[in-house]
Order: sequence, then structure tokens, then C-alpha cells
Amino acid sequence: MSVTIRDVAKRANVSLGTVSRYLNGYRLREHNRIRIEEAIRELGFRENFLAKGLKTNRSMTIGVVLASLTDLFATSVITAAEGILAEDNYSIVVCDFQASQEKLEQKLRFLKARSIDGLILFPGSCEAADALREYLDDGIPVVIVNDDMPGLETDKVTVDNASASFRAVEWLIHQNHRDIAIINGDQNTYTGRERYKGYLEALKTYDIQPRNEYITFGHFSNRGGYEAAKKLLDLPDPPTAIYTTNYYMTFGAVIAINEAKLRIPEDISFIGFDHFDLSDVINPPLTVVEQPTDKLGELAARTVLRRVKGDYQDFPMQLGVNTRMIMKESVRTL
Amino acid sequence: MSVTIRDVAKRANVSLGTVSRYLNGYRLREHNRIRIEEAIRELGFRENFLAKGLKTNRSMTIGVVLASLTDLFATSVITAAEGILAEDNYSIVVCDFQASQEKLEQKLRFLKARSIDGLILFPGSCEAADALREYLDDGIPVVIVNDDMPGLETDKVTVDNASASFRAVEWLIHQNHRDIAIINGDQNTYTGRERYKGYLEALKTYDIQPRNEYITFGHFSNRGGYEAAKKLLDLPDPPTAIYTTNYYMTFGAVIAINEAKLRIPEDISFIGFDHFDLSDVINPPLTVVEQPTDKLGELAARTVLRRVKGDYQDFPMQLGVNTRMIMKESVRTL
DNA sequence: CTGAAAGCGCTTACAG
DNA sequence: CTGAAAGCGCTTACAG
Repeated sequence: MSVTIRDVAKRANVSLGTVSRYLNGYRLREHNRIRIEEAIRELGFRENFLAKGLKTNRSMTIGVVLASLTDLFATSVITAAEGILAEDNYSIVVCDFQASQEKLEQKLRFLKARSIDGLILFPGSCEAADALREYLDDGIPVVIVNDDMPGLETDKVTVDNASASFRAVEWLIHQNHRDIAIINGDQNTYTGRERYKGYLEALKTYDIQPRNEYITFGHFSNRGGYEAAKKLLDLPDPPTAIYTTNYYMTFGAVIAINEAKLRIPEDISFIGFDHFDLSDVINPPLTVVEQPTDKLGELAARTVLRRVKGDYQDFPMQLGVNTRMIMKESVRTL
Repeated sequence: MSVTIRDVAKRANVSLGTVSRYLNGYRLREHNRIRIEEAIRELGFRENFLAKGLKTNRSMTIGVVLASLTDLFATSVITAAEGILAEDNYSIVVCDFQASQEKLEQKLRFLKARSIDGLILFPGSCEAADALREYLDDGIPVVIVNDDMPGLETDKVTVDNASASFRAVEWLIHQNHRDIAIINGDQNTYTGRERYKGYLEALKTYDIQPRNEYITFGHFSNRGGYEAAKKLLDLPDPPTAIYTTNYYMTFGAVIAINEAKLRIPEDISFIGFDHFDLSDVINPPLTVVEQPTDKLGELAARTVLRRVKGDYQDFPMQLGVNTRMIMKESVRTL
């Protein structure tokens, strides 16, 4: 029903192999090129990617697998990646696995069955799946975002989680804070553990004894951040500064602070994580650690693309992107 | 290189047509069925969707096109849709168009070239694209979410935007509020216009004269909501209640209220829109209009699936889903 | 219920 | 540079 390469060939008076070659960027006689281009235009021909994929064993799609589509960090990264991939005519197929190891396996198999050419994975709290090894065995490139997945030979792009924490806490220390609390994320995630580690290292480096009651856990959620902050503020000896380790906990904590009628930074200093709209709407705007989601997405995309195209130089790569601190007014010098 | 239907046939000692029929759920002799199942298991056979798609002209993928992947409403809907589609072995291909009409056209063509079987579209502030008509011409089903797109013959699923506003404002009126402000979204979106309309109708129904200074516009963003609220609170004669018409503006407005050191609901009553985590973390929890994103997503998914499968009964459908009000403590009775 | 065969729309050695 | 031909992994009338 639709117009095929064969129709174009007939109209342009060439063989269909020639049309195919034209489509794939080979040189051909000027004269033929022009006739083919005319025919394509007149007929409104469009390539059939399915047929092409069947022959070339490429689907021109990259799978994206993440815990939740409503996670702002991941979707920001994906947005950037999609832009890069689209430039090369790749589209993205998205699946979420709702932090369930079982669902993760299932989705990975699901996508594999659709012969995706590459995979970008946000593992979150899940572990290296068996299904993932099947990708590696079959030579399908996998790029993992913000996770280490020890023992898994794939490319990985991460931000400097530990260093980000270190510098955030160091900055507080330089402002003469000593009673610095952290609101941690899940410790069964790589980012959660790394960010906690950076906090501990900064304290250690400056010979500050970590205090158990300042170390709280907010599960990376709004409510978690809220409750952790509340607990901190209720302490007989509350911290002078709070550092939260992701976006959602940041706003939960800010709400708790507002509610306690404390002012930032007069009553309590604050450093948040992730730099999205709300961070600057809040008054005062928050000093935060910014993850370069656009760079991460771009890097992830370019890396899969390289691998998909067969360039396996420096495999496996462990690519790091630096966070930066957005300096606003939520930290007071003591 | 990979194992095909032909290998299975050989091993099971049947023709490859028989294997194909088995795969597609036709009945066959018990004896053959068992041998085929064995062969599939032993060989680790997996269908090649590309080849299948080439013959059947179905790619088993549904395109999802939206303005931004970081929009919580849309991603919530998509999450629900993805679940339903995956049950039927469909996957989703996602593109965002960053509120650019041109990009929208481009992405629609891009996806069409990949022979998606159906499309779920969140048009936002964009208009019916030419590319969209090509879908209709080619019989590719399109389901539009939360938009009316007059003149476009497709299925549409929306929430009761105007009625939602009406009821929210009516509730405020019943609590004896008369000075009710609205923070509107973009008026070049369907949802923005409808929600505004419901507000005006409620006032009219209860013979309340709308006041210009109470009608503000926050562009559906955090900052917009913040600034609109600020303006309202600075009024010589400020409203006794504020109604915000989406999630992002709700939190911008709450921040402005906090900042003005006003208490909800003692100093000002408040009804928000959309029910996500933060709504309940805030103190007091906000009374909000909840959009049933899961139902919307499910409905959108089931509708494309029906059409994809050729069931065009009642086409085009205009499906409405009711919002409900989550009653919390942010509204005071005057 | 099943086999043999044609064909979906492309790509790609192989000759020339 | 180009044509003719084989084939990617499936589906589906057509006979039987």
C-alpha cells in the first residue's frame, strides 16, 4: 500500500539497489541521484525502518529503563539524551520498573525482545540483573547512569557524588559550622551511599566528630526529608546547618523548617541537592549542589551511540561529570 | 546468528508455518504443540518483532508525544498507560517537543516514520499539527490527552477541567468566601482556559462579581505561581481565599504565603490543583483538586489499543474522567 | 490441522 | 558506479 524503494526505482529508471545505495549515502552518478531525488519527492516515499532493521539487525531505538518516570532527575537526563539521540535518528523506548527487581528483569527482557540497539539504565536501588548480562553477552551496549554496579563490564556515567557532598559540607565548615546534619537517601542506592560517604569524609578531614543524631535518613522522598528535618529541629542540641542529599528531601526539609518558624539562614543554614525551579523560588534562594543533568544525558547518549556504531575504544568507560555548587543565600557565616 | 522460527521448525520436525501458527495462538495438534514448546525452550528462541512487524505492518509500539518529560502530570499519566500497554506487549516510544510547534511537527513525523501503531499526544499549548492529519489519513489511531483540538477527528480523554474549578470555587463559596482569587495557567492551553471558565461560572452562579485584581496568571510554573500569589497578598484588599490551577503554581503560591508570614487557613484559605507528594507534606495538608492520572493513563492506553486492534466503535470518543476534591485543612469557614 | 510457497521492504555481496 | 539476486525472520492465503 505504501510507496516502497521499488516504486522509486521504477520511476527513476534505476534498480532498487541503486535507490538503496542512495538512501545510505553512497555516491552515485549525478544523473541518477537527481532522478531518484525527484522520484522520492513526487512519490512521497518514506523509508520503512522495520524492513531496514530486519536486514541490518538494527532497530534504531535505544531503550531507557528507570525506576520511575516521575523522577525529575532521571527525566531531566533523559530529555537531554533524547535530543542527542534524535539527531542521529534514534528514538527512545521507555520502561519504568517501580523499584522492583523482578519488574526490572522483566522490562529488560521485554526491550531486548524488541531488539533495541542499546540501553540506558538508571538502576536506582536495584541490582545487576541477569537480564543485563544477556545484553552484554549479545553485545548490546549498556550505559548505566549514576550507579557503579561493581562487576558489570559496561560504560557508566556518574556525577561526583561523594565529592559533591564533601564540598558542600566543606563549605559549611568554612563558614564555621560544626554542627552539620545530613539528610541521607536510601543506603541501598549508590548515590545514597556515596553522598553519605562524602559527608563523613569532610567531617573527618576537618577533625569534626560525626554525631549520630545528626545523621538522618529521608529515603529520597518529600515526606522523608520533612520528617528527618523535623526530628533534627526537635533535637535538644539542634544542628546549625542541614545538608539534604536530593531534590525531594530538600523541599520536605524546607517545609519542616518553615513550619518550625525558623528562618533560613538566620536560624539555620541549609544546603540542598539538585537545582530545579523550586530551589530559586524559595526565599531565600537555596544554595544547592547542581547535577548537570543535561551533560549527563548528553554523555550517556553519545556513549551508547559510539558503542552502537561499533567504536569500542576504551571500553568500559567510567565517565564522571562534576557537579557544581550554586551559591545563593541559604548559608550563614557563623 | 540468533535462533529463528526455522530452527525451531527443524528441531520440532514441523514446517515453519506451523511454528508461526503456534506463536500466534492457533490450535494445533497436541503432539506438535508439545514438540514446538520443547524446541523453543531448548533453543532459547525469541520472536523477532522487527520481522513480524514487517509482515503484519505492526510495530507493537505506541508513540507518546508531550511538551516536557519533566512534567509531573504527564509522566504520571504515561506511567499508568505504559503499564496497560505492556500487558498487551506494546512498548512506548517517547518524544518531547518543548512546547515548540515546529518541534511537535518534526517529532510526529519522526515517530510516524518508525511506523508506530498508535499515538498518545499531550498537545499542551500547541495546535493540531499538519503531521497529525497524516496520522488520521493513514488510519493510525491518535488519542489526545487533556485537550479538545476542535476540528480534529480523534479520540480524546480529558478531565472535567471546568467542573473541577467550579466545584473548588463553589466549596470556597459555601465556606462563606466571597473574595476568591484564582491563579490561572496559560490561556493558550485548553486546560488553562477551561479551569478559568469554571471559576467564572461558579462566581456567576452565586452572583459574585468577579474582580479583576483577583484574576492572575502564573503560566503553570512555580515562579509564576509564586509571583501571582505575591501580587495577590500585596493587594490593599487581598482575597480571603486563593485557588491555584496546577501543581507547580500551587507550590509557588504556598511559598509566597509562607514568606508573607501568613498562616493557612487562619489568614488565608487555599485550594490547590493536583495531588502529589508535596501536597500532603505541607502543613496543613492542602485541600486540592486531584486529577486521576492513573485512570487517564489507563483510559488513553485502552483506547489506542482498541483502535489499533481495529475496533472503531463510537469513533471518535470524547472520554471524560472526573476529578475529585481531596479535603484537607487548608480552607477555613468564615 | 499442516506444508510449501510467496512476499513484507529493505541491504549487500557478486559480477560487470 | 550499477543490476540482478539472495536473503533478513516472519505471516498467510492456498491446497490438501
